[in-house]
Amino acid sequence: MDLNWLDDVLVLLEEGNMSRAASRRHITQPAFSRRIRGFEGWLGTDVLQRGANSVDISPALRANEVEIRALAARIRDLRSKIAHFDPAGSTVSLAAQHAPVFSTFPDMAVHAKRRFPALRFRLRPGNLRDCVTMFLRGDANMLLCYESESAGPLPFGDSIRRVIWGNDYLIPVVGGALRYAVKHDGTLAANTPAIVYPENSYFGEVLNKSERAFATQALSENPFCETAFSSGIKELVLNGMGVGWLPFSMLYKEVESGEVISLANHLGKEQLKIALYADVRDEIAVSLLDVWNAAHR
Amino acid sequence: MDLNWLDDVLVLLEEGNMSRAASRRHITQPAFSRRIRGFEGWLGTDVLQRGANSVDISPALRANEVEIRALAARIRDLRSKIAHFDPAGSTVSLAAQHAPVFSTFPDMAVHAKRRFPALRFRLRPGNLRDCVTMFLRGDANMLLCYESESAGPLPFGDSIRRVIWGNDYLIPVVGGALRYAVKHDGTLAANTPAIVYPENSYFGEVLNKSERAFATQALSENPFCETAFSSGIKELVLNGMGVGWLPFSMLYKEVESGEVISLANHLGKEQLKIALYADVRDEIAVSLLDVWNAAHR
DNA sequence: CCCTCACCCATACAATATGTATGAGCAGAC
DNA sequence: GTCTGCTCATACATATTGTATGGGTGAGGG
Repeated sequence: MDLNWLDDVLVLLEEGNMSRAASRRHITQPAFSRRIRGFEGWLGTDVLQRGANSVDISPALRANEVEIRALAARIRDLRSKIAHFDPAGSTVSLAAQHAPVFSTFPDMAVHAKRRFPALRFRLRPGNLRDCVTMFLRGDANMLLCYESESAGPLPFGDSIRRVIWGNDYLIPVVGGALRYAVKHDGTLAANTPAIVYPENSYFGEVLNKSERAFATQALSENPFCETAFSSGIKELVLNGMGVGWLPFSMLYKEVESGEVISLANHLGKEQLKIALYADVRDEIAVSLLDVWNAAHR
Repeated sequence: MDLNWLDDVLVLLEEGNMSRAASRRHITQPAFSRRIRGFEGWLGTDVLQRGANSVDISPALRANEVEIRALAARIRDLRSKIAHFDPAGSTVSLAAQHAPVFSTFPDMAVHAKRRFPALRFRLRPGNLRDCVTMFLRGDANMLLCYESESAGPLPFGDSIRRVIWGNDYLIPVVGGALRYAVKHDGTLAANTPAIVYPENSYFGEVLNKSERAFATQALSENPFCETAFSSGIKELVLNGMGVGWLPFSMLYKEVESGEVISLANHLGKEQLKIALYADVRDEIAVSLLDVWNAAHR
């Protein structure tokens, strides 16, 4: 039960040797060997490259040593938390894509604070997948994210409630010296450097689907930097490192001031909704959805 | 092994009834009951308040349902990660705290591009712990982060090389309407709202150690929002939601324009270094360290 | 080149853990 | 008052996991 297999694997990683690991675990080597085989059965893959009288630990297992340690620590924390339980405080944890944190959360925070003056927030930023994972796992009470018009709402079950806060759109922009590379007709050389989204990121998928130029590695002749971190993309764009696709709400001020130039007229734009999700069983979260829903009627 | 006990507990939480939970787990009710007793033995405390013919789940267990789900999910993730391990590609993956991405990475990117014109980057933003974890795990080739003067270099082994790119410092700032709440002598009411760092975040630890007012929940009378996401803090500060501590490099423009007011004269500032780390065995990463080291002599 | 040592796995059997079947006791609903 | 569904205890069956033993292998040292 509990930590056995995690401890087994950690000890194996430390010793690099079944016999010594078995000794550390206070069982015989054949018993330890059988445990590790059981672990491999559960994984569906081997973690040891076995010689006739030696074993090598696979890179996959070695690369995950930190994670395994973290898991073991977390399970110990869980035990402690249950054993020394103290009723929780009144903080709402919000998993949010980076971009909506900029444009929407301050306004939302104002509305929330009016209704629940003592309410506190914990912002958990991340890419969409990480945010959805945090939310579904219960690491966050609510989820704040963009939705493209083509994809529609996230496919949650009936126990998850959804509210729309507003609209936004993704536009291609350039800044710094690259502004002067834009031709009079609004076009740009195809080999202009681009700051691109990973194809498995949310914006990457949305823009790939619409085949937007400069959006991902596949759609760019010169993808200089790849990151899902839209704030970082904004900085690189402002510094003239390349073309980037960003939510308009993140840089409307810079567009207004001329610090960046929108290429939407030529390269198009991608419509987005800003959505909030919460579990219907979470009373505080549902109350907040109500507050934010009312604020946008 | 593995998830059994976590799944047992989750099913019990869902059903609230040993017999139904046992059925869900495809064992008989006495076997299930014995498992839960085993779990209680491991915890060292009971998680059920037992009646003659019913059980009530303890608040301690119920309050931790989210954490137990998260653990179960994380163990599944671990399994998947080990089973589908893929060595890193030919792009340099850089784990970076959010803040240095703004101030330093564009300059660094220029220098890197001069030396290796075809080089590509993958930015992996996160808090310091997550970045260190990514780096040590091999999910990132390099680590870009702040170091406080009091803490010094991260305690890596001999196989990790370190280079300093530059200096920065954390300052307390206000924006929006809160600028007018600052008194003539530069002080602010102690119950002014604050956007605070988690105490286990990097900046949280640095600022806690120096006991900087408004920096963490412990050091604030009115901690309105807690997040480790410095870009988000900046947005909230700009919107006047509260006092925030931020690296000067992130908002020197706004300080110059008056959009935010620095309270460093009264509340102090925290000196930081900007450091880069790479594994000595990673040739491309070490070459980049050389490039960046040379750029700052 | 040979021997020794340490290592890993297979196998058989022992010990322990965990399952089922059954029944007692209890409390709520009708 | 009776019935139903629930929980726990107990006895026994089955599965899991431990030890003991031995075979095979390869590296290192003489």
